[in-house]
Amino acid sequence: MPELPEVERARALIQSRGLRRRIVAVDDRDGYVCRPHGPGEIADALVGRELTAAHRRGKAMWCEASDDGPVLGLHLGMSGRIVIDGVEGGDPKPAAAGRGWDRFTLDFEDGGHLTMRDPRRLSRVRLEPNLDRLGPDAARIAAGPFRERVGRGTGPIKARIMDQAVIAGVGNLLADEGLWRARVDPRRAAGDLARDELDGLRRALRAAIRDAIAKGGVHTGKVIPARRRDGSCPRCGAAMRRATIGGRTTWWCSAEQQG
DNA sequence: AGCATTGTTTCACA
DNA sequence: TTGTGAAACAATGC
Repeated sequence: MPELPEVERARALIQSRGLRRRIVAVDDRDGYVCRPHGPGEIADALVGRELTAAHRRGKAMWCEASDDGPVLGLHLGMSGRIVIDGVEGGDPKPAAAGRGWDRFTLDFEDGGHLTMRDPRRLSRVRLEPNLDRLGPDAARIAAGPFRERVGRGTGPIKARIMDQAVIAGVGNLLADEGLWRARVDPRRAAGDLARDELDGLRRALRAAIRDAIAKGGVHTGKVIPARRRDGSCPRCGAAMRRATIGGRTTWWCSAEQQG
């Protein structure tokens, strides 16, 4: 269930358990997850090397490796998780294993493994991933750049913060959570938000991200359980409203988030 | 059976 | 240029 917090947990897992282990074999046979690389191409680039660092911007992750070869890009997509030696990153709920959901695997010399486990196969593994179209990370962007990038345009604010080229890392659930915390109507035009509203939204998003990383993922958010029919606002009890905004199902408080 | 789904990319179109 | 909506991708769960 990867948005920025899950990806950060996966990155931390790789950093703590996946580095400095010699890669002796690579299973890159899933041509969809590894596209456009051909079978064996990623293996040839990685065998004999060791991962030396794990980085993240938004929902994109990449690993440096020893001996000056290409960088390994990992994107969890809609349902991907990183598993190392049976330990999962990203989500506290253990994924059902051993159902043929392991789409990409590094075998280490010490007998351990790093695996991309993904039921739906929308995750991606790439050499030298292109990150040019990714905006600043949503967890790290400063107030000034946030106001400048987010507070413009005629489209709805929710679509704006989910645009990975504007800021990187906010997905559908995190967007609803942040807008709810900031008491901002998701339908409002991004360019209409006042300076203090933009500052408040930035703080709300950062707090939501921080909490989600600590608790285990975006689904631990305060308003997430209210995103259902007959749901009510956890703060004021008013009915939650639902609509499609920015192409995604959106829920917000009918009383606190309007105008 | 039918609908929805946490992500990304592409395309037609206004 | 900016934005929108839909479709496609693959597969699962309710």
